[in-house]
Amino acid sequence: MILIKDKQIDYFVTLLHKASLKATPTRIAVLKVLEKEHKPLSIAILQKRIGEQKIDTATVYRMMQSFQEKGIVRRVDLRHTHAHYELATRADHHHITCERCGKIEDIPWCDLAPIVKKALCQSVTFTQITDHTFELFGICRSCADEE
Amino acid sequence: MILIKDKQIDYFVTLLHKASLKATPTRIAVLKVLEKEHKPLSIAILQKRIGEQKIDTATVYRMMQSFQEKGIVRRVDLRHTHAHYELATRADHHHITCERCGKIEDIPWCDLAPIVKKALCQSVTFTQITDHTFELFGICRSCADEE
DNA sequence: AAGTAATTGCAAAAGATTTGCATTTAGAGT
DNA sequence: ACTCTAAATGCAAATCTTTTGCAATTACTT
Repeated sequence: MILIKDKQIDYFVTLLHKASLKATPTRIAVLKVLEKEHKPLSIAILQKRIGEQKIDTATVYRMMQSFQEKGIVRRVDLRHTHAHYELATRADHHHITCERCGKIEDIPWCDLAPIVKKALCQSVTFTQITDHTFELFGICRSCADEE
Repeated sequence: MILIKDKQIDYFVTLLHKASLKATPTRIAVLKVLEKEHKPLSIAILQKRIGEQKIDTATVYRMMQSFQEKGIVRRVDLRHTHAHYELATRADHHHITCERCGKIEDIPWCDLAPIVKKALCQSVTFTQITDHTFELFGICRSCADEE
């Protein structure tokens, strides 16, 4: 019997093992969705997108927590009442969210390094900066047209 | 009888009236706390700080919502499980939050205008940007020393 | 192939935020 | 000052988001 290897799955398995996490089917499925959707997803949407193989909500929450600690996902605050998560394998980048319809557009770059550096230099209390958030909010073309 | 006018209260009353909001004692008390604490506060802390005159939680939530709509307060996401609010009368600025102890330091400036502009120019979907968030996270000196 | 610690599902709890409704109150108009 | 009305408040209950305890399952090490 010939086993056809799936490059993507291999990659996820390695990713998980490097992070000292077990490569379970559930986790692979979640990573696949995150990879495919390519944008910040809420826990609820994530759970829906998995499709057939139902995953308990608590499991997804725990997974996002461990993934975040290991740097596999990034938590994004889009001013909704709940958190969003996206794969952290991509380069640092940010988003513009439409205040009306919630549409998200990627900003595929991050020019914040000098600003972060300046903030650290001027800070009295902080010796290191480990992370930052930067999100834009606006009105998208189609929502603007609706008036 | 001589009434000693309170400049601060006068200011808050005007602020509220300009926003077409009634100047109730509750609202004045909340604004006083926000002014005094001078940093982003959670609903729970806000409620505690009011002291004597107890305010219902629902009232504070509704108040923050209307204040935000009128531009009196700004909502800040500090990666806690709940929102924080601060007076928006101050110039645009940001914060560094300690990932260990939650201490907040002000960054009293905002250099993001050119970056926001660049993002809007490059955007395909968005015609205007109305707001942005920028938060830093790090480890403060005293938490770093604890090791 | 067996053993163990990590992972999962389920149920329940805890925490954050919103809503409906009856009551009170600030501020406009008289 | 007095009246009136829409806005604001308190209370209770509902809803939504996230966390936790525990027993059963499973990936991976030896």
